Amino acid sequence: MLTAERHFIILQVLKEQGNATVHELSEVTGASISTIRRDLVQLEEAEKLKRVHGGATQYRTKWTEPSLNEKSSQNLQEKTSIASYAAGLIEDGDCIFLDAGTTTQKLAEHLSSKNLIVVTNGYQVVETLLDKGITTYLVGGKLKPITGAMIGGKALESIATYRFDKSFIGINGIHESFGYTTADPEEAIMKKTAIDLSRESYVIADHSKIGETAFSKVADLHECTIITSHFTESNLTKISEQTTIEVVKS
Amino acid sequence: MLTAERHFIILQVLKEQGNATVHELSEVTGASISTIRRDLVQLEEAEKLKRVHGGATQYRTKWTEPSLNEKSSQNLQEKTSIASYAAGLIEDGDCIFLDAGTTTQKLAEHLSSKNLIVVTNGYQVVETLLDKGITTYLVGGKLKPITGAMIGGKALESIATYRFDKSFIGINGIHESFGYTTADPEEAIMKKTAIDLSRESYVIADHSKIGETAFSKVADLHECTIITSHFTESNLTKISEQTTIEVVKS
DNA sequence: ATTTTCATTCAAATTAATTCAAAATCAATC
DNA sequence: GATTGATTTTGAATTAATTTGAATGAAAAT
Repeated sequence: MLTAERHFIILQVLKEQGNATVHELSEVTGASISTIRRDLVQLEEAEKLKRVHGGATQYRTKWTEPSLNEKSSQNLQEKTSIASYAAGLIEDGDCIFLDAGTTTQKLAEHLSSKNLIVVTNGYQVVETLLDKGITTYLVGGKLKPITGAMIGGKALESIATYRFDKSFIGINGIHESFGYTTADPEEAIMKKTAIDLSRESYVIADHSKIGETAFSKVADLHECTIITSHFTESNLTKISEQTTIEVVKS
Repeated sequence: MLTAERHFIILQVLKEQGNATVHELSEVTGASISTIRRDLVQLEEAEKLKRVHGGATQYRTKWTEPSLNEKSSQNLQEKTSIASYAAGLIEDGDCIFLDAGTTTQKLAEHLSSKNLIVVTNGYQVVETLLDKGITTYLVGGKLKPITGAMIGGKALESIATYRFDKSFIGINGIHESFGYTTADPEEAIMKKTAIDLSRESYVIADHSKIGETAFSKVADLHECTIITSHFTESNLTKISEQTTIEVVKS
């Protein structure tokens, strides 16, 4: 077996399981313990994985690291099913906008590599998209430190040069009278611009955002279709008078 | 069997499997081991495949990706010391451009969080910069899958809206008469544009790039200062007639 | 304290580069 | 069309380099 082949298998296993013991890898590849160790040394030098006592783990970046909130498996499953549903709306040949954020990152993972053009303002989703071989454009501009979203005047100029078939927007609050809201005013403008540039716009948000409001108004309810999971009847009726809601069962 | 025919079969096998051993290829083609080796040497020179110990792999795919082991630890250390030196050139209040690439990524790691504005076209360096709390702007545009660099018309428009005090460019070849060269024409234009927009430009490259040439011309030698590590006298004299060279001891 | 894992070393095995003679291909002439 | 000599290609043999797996004692985990 070629060295490159072993390295590939090792990384493959890590991608699937997140970690692996030296013995596991030895069995999977058929190579000896010594050889696996040498491979791990090389791959660590190339910064492809992190070596730990007994084996190796994935090199986790800040963005791939699941936050405490995400780790709550209920919330995660909810996001995943919402993302999966949203991905189903995308058709071959579409040109779509993907907002920055964890929910949209999940959506990126569910995209099949169709004939697709994706424009995004969140650099975290980029890696996922490139892995899938999807044509990706990144909006330029100033980077907001915490979320890694592109904001500011340059970003607005940059996004204005595109037109989208569909846009998928993450949001912090959905309220019957205050509409869609988010924390950062600069992000809000970006989201609003993306919505205006789109033929169809979808807001994706888990049920906890329903009825909430945040600091900055993004748009009125009727401007987007809401994709969310199970929520209470009382909320549903008031909001559904103003726009379409797609409820995903999680 | 014709040589061209063997070459075709070899590439065919690689396309199907991603990699192949010398013995495999010998069996498939019916040629001797020696002949296959000679074929592989030729095909590697033509950049049709990548030779590895025991056989060969495809150039682009994920097989070769882990074998970024071209970046052996020695090379890595060299890059680190070059990056460290380059970081020392940056002054408080500077507005700098950081090219995409592994060397510039190392440079990002060595930046101290001064009062600094960084513009980059490589999305991999972004995370490092944000971690350090450095104000970061990302050039917009189409993402090149393999390197993760921003390229294309949008990227050029985007970068043209900035002006830099200093730019740091990664390069594949530095040659006394062909100047600075890199593999991808679209990346070459980006690099050239960044150089033109800068008050001072620095090319950072380890010694292996000296005397080499790649497909696309970026700029003439005199347009940038070269930052590199130890290299032979003969190369030094011819190139140093045309531009400044900063030699870093690794 | 015991077991597991790690780094280092070393010999065996595999693979690569080099050299050389035979075979094949080619060119020009008879 | 065959013959000869030059050139190229090929396969085998030799030597050099690399990779591999096991063995050892040190370090770490239980």
